[in-house]
Amino acid sequence: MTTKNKILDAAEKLFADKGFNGTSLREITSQAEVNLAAVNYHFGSKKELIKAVMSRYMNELSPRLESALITICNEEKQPTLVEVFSAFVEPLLALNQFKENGTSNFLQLLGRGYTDSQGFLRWFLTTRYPVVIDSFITAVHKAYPELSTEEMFWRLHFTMGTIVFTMSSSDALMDIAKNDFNKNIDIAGVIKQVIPYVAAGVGAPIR
Amino acid sequence: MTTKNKILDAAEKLFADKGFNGTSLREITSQAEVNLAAVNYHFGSKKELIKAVMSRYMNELSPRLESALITICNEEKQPTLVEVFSAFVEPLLALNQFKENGTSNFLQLLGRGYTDSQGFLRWFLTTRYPVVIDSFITAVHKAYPELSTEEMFWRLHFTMGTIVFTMSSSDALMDIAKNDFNKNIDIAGVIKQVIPYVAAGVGAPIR
DNA sequence: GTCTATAACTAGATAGAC
DNA sequence: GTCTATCTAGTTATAGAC
Repeated sequence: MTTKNKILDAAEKLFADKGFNGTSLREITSQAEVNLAAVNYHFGSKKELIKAVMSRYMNELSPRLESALITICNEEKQPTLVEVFSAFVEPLLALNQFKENGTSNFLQLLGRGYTDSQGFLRWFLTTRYPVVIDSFITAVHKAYPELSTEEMFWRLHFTMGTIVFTMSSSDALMDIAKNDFNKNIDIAGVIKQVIPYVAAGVGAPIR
Repeated sequence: MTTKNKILDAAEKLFADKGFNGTSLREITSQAEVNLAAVNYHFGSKKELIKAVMSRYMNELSPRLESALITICNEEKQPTLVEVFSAFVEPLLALNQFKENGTSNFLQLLGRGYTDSQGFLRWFLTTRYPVVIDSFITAVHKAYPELSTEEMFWRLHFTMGTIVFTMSSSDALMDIAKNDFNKNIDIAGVIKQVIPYVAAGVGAPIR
């Protein structure tokens, strides 16, 4: 367990819980039980630490996700939208083997990245991992060819919002589900709930 | 134009753009061209200022929204989900007469309230304006009675996410729509795009 | 590589003159 | 009600000893 990894692990959890702006380097280093100066020694700045936390997950996720989406694009038969969105499930859940609570942490971080930090993380991710996005769009087009590029643009952004918002408040939602419905739902359960929703949304009839 | 209102107007725009955490009282008071101490004199604290900004909009919105939803609940015929969600359109757009860019600002603030501020704003809004939420749930239940309370809970949160995320990034989305599709879409246009999406999502078949 | 100490700065809040 | 000046506590980042 190197200092660098101790910092990454502590930062990841704190960022997911309280956002990037809401988490100080002091909290991170005291949680990680390392010296305050270690962050700047190993990463240079807080911004670079944020990128490092996200990259660790993206490098794990993106090959699996790309391959799942490209498989769908290359199949002969037309996929359903539910099948396209289901392609995300296995790669996302694989993050739990990579790291405890990996799926949940990653999706929460993604949500933070879209609302904190005035979009710098969004820019970082879309320019650094474009193949994931392109193959996803191709897969959706194959499932619903009548959808124009413009309609698809809107609906995919709506979908991103659904996912990202749900995940950044997933702890609260799971608590409520436990209290109100006496259901112990985990992150996999939330993902399974959201797929029919976004698939129906993207597949809504064109006005 | 009182000092209090100058502060509210400046705070509203800055909070919407950069989040509650990301905006300092110094930025607000210099934007409003009032003294730094004025915020604490008039509102007591930053937290109270945030509440005041949100309340100004909620007090304008909630009577119209309640009445539109209650009308749907009292009608004899079964409404469609598109009709239920369309009940939000007129009250939301009326915020533009109340204040320039009112609709857009309010929805962006709502988005911030769900991700910044560790949920204190969510608690504030749900406890302070429960009738809106109750009548909305009743209307959705009338449109889709087969949906269990639990399924509805999830799908309404997904919907909240769709709206809130879309609106907090609506400036960026409208820019992209203009560049890529040469369409000048405004906030009313975005709302009209999102309604079929969320209606289809909430109305998705039960697994 | 890791530590202490501290620089340089920003935050929200307040006391007290006017 | 409005101002200046200031307090206290927090932030990121760095210099320099070990």
